[in-house]
Amino acid sequence: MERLTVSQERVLSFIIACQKNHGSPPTIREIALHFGYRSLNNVRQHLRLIERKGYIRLIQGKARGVEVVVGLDMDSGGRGIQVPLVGSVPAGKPITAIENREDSITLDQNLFKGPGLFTLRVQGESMSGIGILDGDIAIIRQQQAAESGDIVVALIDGEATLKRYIQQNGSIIFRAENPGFSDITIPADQGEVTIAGKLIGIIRKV
Amino acid sequence: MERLTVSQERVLSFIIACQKNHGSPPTIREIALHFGYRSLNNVRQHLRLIERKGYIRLIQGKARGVEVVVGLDMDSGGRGIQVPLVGSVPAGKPITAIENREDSITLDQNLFKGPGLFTLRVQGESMSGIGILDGDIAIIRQQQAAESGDIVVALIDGEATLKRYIQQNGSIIFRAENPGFSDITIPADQGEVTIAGKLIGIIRKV
DNA sequence: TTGAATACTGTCCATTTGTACAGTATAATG
DNA sequence: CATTATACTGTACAAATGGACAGTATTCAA
Repeated sequence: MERLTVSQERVLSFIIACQKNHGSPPTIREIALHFGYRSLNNVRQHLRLIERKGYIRLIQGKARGVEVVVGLDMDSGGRGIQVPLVGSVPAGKPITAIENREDSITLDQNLFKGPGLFTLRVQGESMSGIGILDGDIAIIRQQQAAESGDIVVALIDGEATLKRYIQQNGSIIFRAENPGFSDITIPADQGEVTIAGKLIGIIRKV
Repeated sequence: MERLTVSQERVLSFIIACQKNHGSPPTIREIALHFGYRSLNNVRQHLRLIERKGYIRLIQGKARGVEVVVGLDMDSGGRGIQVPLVGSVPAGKPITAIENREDSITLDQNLFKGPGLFTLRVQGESMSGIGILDGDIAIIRQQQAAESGDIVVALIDGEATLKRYIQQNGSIIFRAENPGFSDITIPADQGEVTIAGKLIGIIRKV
């Protein structure tokens, strides 16, 4: 994991201290006040960089919308990483802005390394051909681009679906791994293809 | 301490759950949304009463300004549970005594509750018909008995295999969920059937 | 019956808070 | 030297949020 700068580390440890002491992370203004920063954007910049390095997750538009993903002291007992379980993925918005987070799930961080992980409950049997069943929890790494053959979370008609992503002479095909479902083909000229992330694992409770 | 009403207790436990899952308490609107209340004032009323009974403290004017003073039961453990990943399952010995543990894996303890959990790497395609593939990590709860229909880790000829356990007029059938594999039938009189545990989940890394 | 406590709906407003935009400064790097 | 990443200042705005006011309904006990 990429290392934090001194300033960034100070900010992160203040966030962690706030959570310990008050049960909730600080606002941007509270951080600025604590360090004597006169600019909010300075704090935002720090938060963005800390997020990009995978230590925290920013939730767009929410008050105190920062979740600490990885503490400073590392291992700290659990070898687990907490990732959000989202109910659905609305189009357009980045994953970090998803409102309807139901819960969070602990993953083994040796198995699934961050940042940008989230989980999604699989609906339907469209991927049953490769052993992904209705009700499974899909583990997704957030990314916009994908390679042909990847299983991705695609936003089609504003709805999030798990499909195999295939590039074929310019067109893009979203293929369900189930004979009962047909391909969704996006012609080469038609631009709008949104990918929310790539499947990197699943969890099933039987 | 004065007791909470049913509605108040529901609200408080939601607040605690939010703090556990997201690291910050919910806003009034998030509480209202979660319970389907159409009035914010209703939630505020609840919060005021919960505060007056001493369970929480409200910080005026601050977003997510609620501190939980006293939890409902506060198990407060880490949300991860570590369970061994065993390479093979020798007959006779209890799982806790297994020598050849390769590694340990962190599970979400909300999803998979102990005790007696261990994990096993699935070898072969014998259960691919129900979405359990070669290389998957099977999550097993240690138990000797099983009900007909359970997926179990059975010790057959000293080898651990994942099979569906079926009781049929006295006989026991271990069935692979794959047309290419045939049943293993243990006649009624032949006693020696050892079950190491029951499948309660899987994890796959793609 | 009366009254108090609880459980709600609905609307409006002021504050808190996140976010965007427009900059400056410094250090490291090629 | 130009470029990039980081570390800041300062202003403005829209959304999120808490808080107040005005009600209604139900339960429960006096």
